[in-house]
Amino acid sequence: MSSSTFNNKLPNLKHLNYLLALDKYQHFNKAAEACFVSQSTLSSAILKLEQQLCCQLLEREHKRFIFTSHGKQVVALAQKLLLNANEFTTFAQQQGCYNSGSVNLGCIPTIAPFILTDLVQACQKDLPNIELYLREDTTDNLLFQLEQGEIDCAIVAFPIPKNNFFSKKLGQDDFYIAGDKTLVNRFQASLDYQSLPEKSVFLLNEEHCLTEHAVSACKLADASLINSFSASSLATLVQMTAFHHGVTFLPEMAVNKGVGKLEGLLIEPMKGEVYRDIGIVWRKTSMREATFMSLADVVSKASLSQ
Amino acid sequence: MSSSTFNNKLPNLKHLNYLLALDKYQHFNKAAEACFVSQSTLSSAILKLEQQLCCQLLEREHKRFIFTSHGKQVVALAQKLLLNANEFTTFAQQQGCYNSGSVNLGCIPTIAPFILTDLVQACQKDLPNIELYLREDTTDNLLFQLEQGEIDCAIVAFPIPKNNFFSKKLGQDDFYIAGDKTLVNRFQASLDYQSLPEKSVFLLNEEHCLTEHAVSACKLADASLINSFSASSLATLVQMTAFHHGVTFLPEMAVNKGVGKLEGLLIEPMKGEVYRDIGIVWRKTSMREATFMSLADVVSKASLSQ
DNA sequence: GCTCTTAATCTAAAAAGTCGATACTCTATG
DNA sequence: CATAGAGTATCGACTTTTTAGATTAAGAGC
Repeated sequence: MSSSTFNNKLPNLKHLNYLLALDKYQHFNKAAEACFVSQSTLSSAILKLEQQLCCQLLEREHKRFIFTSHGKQVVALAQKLLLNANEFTTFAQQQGCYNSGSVNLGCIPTIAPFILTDLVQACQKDLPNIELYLREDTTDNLLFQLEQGEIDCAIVAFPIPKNNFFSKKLGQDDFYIAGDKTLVNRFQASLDYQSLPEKSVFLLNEEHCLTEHAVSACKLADASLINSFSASSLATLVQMTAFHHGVTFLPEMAVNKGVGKLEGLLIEPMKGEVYRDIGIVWRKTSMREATFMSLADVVSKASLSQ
Repeated sequence: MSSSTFNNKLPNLKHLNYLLALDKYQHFNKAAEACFVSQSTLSSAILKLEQQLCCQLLEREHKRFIFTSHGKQVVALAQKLLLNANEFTTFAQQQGCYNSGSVNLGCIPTIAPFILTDLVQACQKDLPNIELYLREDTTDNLLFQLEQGEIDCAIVAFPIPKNNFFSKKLGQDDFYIAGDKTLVNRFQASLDYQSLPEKSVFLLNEEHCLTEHAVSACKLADASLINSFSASSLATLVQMTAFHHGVTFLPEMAVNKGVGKLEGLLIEPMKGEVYRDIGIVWRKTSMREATFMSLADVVSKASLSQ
């Protein structure tokens, strides 16, 4: 049923409240007093209701009145309706508060598995009034969803392809080189990609921003080194790298969570300033910056080195 | 929770409708058109809602807007609320119609068992839009409940002790004499109560108006004839009358339904104009006279001789 | 730069809601 | 039988809310 099919005369909820008071006190003056309005106001409100609803709620006898049986049923329904309305306003208002309400948080797949458990726990502890809903997707998809309002904010790796958002850096995620012991040692000694065989560098497929960031941060210029196989998850990537005796780049948060702990796989921090930035983004038009900042704090403390 | 605890700002339901339209069309002009109001009206209504609910429903960007995630939740709740409100008005309005709505009908115990089955069936057939609720009680109690609005009308035997009601005669219910064959025959031959032994007349207890009406209609003046045992139901009365070889008076509607068909009990119509009037009463202030008249017709046709 | 689209804003008018005073009528009381 | 008291309806003035129409402002597309 569409909204336009509601063609009934909708009653004024305030007036329904008057009706309930009248039912409760069975007395116009007392009911009016309880509603902080004058008796005439309450009287005409009831008349108005009867007129709008085209029904008789009271039987009047100049000095006394009684509710019709229909009136009583209407009162009962009005009670339900007002309870519902009250829940509605309570819900709507609660959300206005600082650090409360639901937050739809997006996160890219090369971050999500390594921070979300900690984040959820820390959030329950530090931001108990926030209901966190999580969604994992690629940066591009997340930014699109963010624009559409399908999510409220997203944790991504910088830089991001669009800049029509506000963002805050959460921390720095250093890259590690992981792979065949010989190859890794050779590279670490020389810091020269020419020490690696052709097609020995394994990466995630291109929809993952980690690939681009790793290539860029690690200054991997020679495309011929990159193996055409591209994994769609870090777990697969590590497996394939080990199996084919190649090398790959892993972010610290993955290494910390044990990704890459595999027979015959050597993991070493990249030398020099080789990292990706992790940050949170939200729409410029959002009014919940303060809440997102709190969330950012929680993430930083729980999962990231500064 | 009392009505006065609803101190939240209650939203204007019409404005919630505008909000739903905006959600549906995602466009102020189209939504306004669908609501048959101007764009400025819809725009300011949404602003007003946000202000009243102290929350942000939309994120605006001068030419476009999106719903906040909170706004979406509010829309969902508003939808529920409006559905509820619509049910409310639909219910309230339906009742205004002629021959529809619920009718709380009272009936005295010396009538109820003999007409209600027929009445309910006839009502379902002839007045299908009336929801009939039945209550059995004594005349005094019914009239009190009628005054209080706990019932809408009542079927009683005339005369009644109060006359501040409107009423309509439904029919005439002749009295029968029932009892020990010898006593009944002796009385019918002489029409003289002196033909009956002392304490041989059994009656219902005094809260039943049948007692008074029978005594009055049958012109039973001599109290010494009346047995001090008084039954509280016609079934008991008949049993006791038979057991003690006495006599009693039964209304025709009871006789027709087989009350008094008992071994050794003779039932004969009283001679002369000996009857009680059956009628329906309602408050003078009630506006549903037409409906009660229809109900009266149904009762008359279904159960009573004119 | 120009036009088109779209939502917000401003102003005036209409509608709805409210109050205080008063009218009306029933009940109680002497 | 008159009178006072109580309780609800009604009236007119006033306030608040809602509305429409014109205008403004800010992108988007050409």
